[in-house]
Amino acid sequence: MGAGQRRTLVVVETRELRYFVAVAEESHVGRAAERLGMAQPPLSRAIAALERRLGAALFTRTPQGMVLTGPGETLLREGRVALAAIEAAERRTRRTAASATRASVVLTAKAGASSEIMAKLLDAYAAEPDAVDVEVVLSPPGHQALMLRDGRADVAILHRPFDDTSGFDVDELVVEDQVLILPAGHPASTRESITFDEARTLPDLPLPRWPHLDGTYPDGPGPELRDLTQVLQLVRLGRTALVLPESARANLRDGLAVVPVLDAPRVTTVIAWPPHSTSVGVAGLVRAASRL
Amino acid sequence: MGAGQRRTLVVVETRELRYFVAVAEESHVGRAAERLGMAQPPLSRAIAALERRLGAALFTRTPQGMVLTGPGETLLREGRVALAAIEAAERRTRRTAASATRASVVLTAKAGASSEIMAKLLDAYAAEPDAVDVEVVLSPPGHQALMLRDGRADVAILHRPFDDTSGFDVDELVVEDQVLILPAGHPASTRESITFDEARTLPDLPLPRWPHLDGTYPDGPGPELRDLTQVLQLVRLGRTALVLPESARANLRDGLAVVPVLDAPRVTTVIAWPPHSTSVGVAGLVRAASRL
DNA sequence: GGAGGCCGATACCGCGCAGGTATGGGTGCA
DNA sequence: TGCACCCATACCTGCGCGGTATCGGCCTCC
Repeated sequence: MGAGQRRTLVVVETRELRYFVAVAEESHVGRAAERLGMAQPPLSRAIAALERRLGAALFTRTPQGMVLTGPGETLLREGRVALAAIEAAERRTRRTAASATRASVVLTAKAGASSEIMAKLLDAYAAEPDAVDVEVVLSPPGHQALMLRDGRADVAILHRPFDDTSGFDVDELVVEDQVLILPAGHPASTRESITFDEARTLPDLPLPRWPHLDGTYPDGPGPELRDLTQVLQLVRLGRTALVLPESARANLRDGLAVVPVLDAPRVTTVIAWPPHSTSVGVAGLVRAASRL
Repeated sequence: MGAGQRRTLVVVETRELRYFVAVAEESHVGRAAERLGMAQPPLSRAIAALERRLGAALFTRTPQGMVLTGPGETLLREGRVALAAIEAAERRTRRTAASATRASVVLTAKAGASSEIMAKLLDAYAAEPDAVDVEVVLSPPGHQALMLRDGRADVAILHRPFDDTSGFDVDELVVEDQVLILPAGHPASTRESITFDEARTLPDLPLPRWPHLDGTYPDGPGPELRDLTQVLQLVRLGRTALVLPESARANLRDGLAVVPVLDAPRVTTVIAWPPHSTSVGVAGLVRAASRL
């Protein structure tokens, strides 16, 4: 008896997990099979086998397709985490192998945000004697945490409460209030402060729509938010208004007014990294960040 | 183009990961094969295939066996996390299926510690109107976090800095100083306080040895710590001394003296649970804990 | 009410690959 | 130098994954 007598048997292969997630996301075996580049029958069988092995019905079959059961919901949520973990393991292994030649670290941040912080951080870190190359990857809002989870990035600049930092080690960098940015001449632009509800219901100034994680946009009146400077231009034109962390003030030009939003959640900018990271680059960046 | 065009291909199957971990832990293909219940050649081939697919040498072959390379270390660390995640996904799926009949929640804690807290917590939770059954699993020191990671438990009572809480959501319950517990008549028993170094080097009072995670014990002079009351008996007999959180005072009987240890790390008792848990039982326990 | 369309499930088949046995090649040690 | 102990290679076999063809249930729409 060494150290491995207990064995509740990990029987699920990653291939099966991928199949399951695909079917769950499509709610449709045929479409899922197409997405996976395979035929429908083997996929049906694989799902059935998985259900048999887990001893749980993962889907209820309806004439319209497959709908998740309770256990299915659980497996979808946990299975995505597990798949991301495997993906991360692969990627980090490959990167460790590659970095044998030249160490480097991948930092991800939201495009066009926190540029102040980023510049200071990168400068501070670059000044360290044993600094490695930092590859900065700007990605669409909300994708930073995902990239950290699946190993595409080693460190990330995240913003609570918008980003989900659970499962990461974090250091807080800045805490900010949020402000409403609106056209200079607007009636509300002279107010001392405003509530979020008021800001959201300003006549003729619908807030822009932020994209979902998959790149689609919710329905609504406001413009689709793609590029921050473009949207600021729209604000100047009196077409929309914007709620942003107050550090955004630094980048504003004329034609815009700023009003503090009293009840908006405070935004905390954090630097986040996967627990147990052994990268010297990550450690150095975090150290540099904590000295900012 | 829906939401799944990028695909850096998750190619590693859990079977391969299990194989790799086994070989890495044994540093020996033959022994690993035995442990896995298979022959040596297929295992050799599987490892080679994995290395080829990852494009990285995971081991260097020596006449004495297999030793991990840098990328191998990475894959071992990350792979263990990934395997635990898959195991957790399976177990929680099975449990969700089972709990369709009667909801329950598994709470794990260190045997014989925090009993005060535990009792209060369970009482407080049981008093709630929609409380579900709580299955309490006492496990050896250090195993609580593992059980939480691989899904054997839904909530855990952990102790920082001893337990690794990274990756979990936590609520702090108590912060305590630590005290030295020694025989009543001992010369040091009348001191106002003591340092950890002094406590560790008391003549004729070697501190007990705590088991590793695999159940083995480090070499050294002190007794092997198995059962707390047994060790306390040894303390009474003047054979050992013990550093414990001060809440342990409540359980002490005669024949023992207590001296505060000045520079020992403060112990924080926390309740921890996996992020994104959807269990109503977990939510209830956490709520109850925060009201203690 | 029956025909057709759209589901997923089943039947059947072939091939690839995981896993087995036997053996080779390299290294350290008596 | 021979042996013991590693891991790798060669070769074979059987299982299971994935393919095509088809079935059975349900809804829709003439």
